[in-house]
Amino acid sequence: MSNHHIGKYLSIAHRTHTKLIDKIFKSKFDLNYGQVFILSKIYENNSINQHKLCDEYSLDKAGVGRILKKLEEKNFIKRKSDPEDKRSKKIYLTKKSKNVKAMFFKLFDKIEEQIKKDLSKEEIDTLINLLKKVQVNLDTLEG
Amino acid sequence: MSNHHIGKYLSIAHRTHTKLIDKIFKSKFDLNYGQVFILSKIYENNSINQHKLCDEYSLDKAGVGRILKKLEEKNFIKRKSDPEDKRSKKIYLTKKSKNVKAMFFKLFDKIEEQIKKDLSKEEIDTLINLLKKVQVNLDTLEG
DNA sequence: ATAATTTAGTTGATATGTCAACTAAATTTG
DNA sequence: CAAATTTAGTTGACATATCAACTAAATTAT
Repeated sequence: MSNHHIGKYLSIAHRTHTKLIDKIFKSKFDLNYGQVFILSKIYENNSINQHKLCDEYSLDKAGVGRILKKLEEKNFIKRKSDPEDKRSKKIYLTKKSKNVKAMFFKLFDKIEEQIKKDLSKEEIDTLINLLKKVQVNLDTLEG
Repeated sequence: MSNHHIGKYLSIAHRTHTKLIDKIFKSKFDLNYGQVFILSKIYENNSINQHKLCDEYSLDKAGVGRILKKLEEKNFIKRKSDPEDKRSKKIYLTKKSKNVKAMFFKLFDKIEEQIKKDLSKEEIDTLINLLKKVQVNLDTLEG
């Protein structure tokens, strides 16, 4: 089996995950995959700025900027220019997002539990380590 | 570490892979990630039809249809209505794509080798099995 | 046989994700 | 200190991915 294409399974697992989050969070919060992940990080780290979010998820700044714009339109966050570095924008939770935090993580953790349902702790660590290895391998191939 | 979010690593690894394929295949073939995966399957399975491709990668038929349209515009494939089932379209390689097949797989396999660079056969099997498990877990959660 | 349902594929709408070009602010360098 | 470079973020262009609504053909049920 080791001649199979890892990329294929990576892609399918990722999209299955995306679709489930989209489906579950759409009805309760009108949020989709990218918005959910970004918001979860802001919950953990109030007043984070945009480029830190890009680093966190290896995401392009243009995409992150647009997701934040959506989150702002939906009134989950506010962005304010950082007085100490006027290039930078800091991101803050709103009353609305603070109010739904517990419910948000209830769903978020439920999905994460489901992913890991029949995996042992060792398997989870193995999976994450192998995914990290794959990522490093890909990062080090010169095009 | 087992309290970490698998989804995050899944997403990062997937996008790192996507970006690398985009970069490498753009210059030599003017193909991107989705086109590369779809074309690789058509190489393996000349005269496949669209819904089989959707099944293969768990992709939405709309997306697959548009990728095939691109591949047809770029003259890598042709689509013909199946006389035995006029709803279905069968996909065929063109002279152009047949000519570049060896070169295509040289690159394709190079990337796959790179993904697996420092993984043992056991680790590769483990990774694929864990990714499949994760996918099944996600598929079985009702929204 | 005809009506109802399912299947294969397309199109429109909307969001993500990337790249490139851009603005503006901060930092480095000479 | 002034010029050059880097950094943070935005915008436009373009392809993917999904969903929903649609057409047309095939299948099934009555």
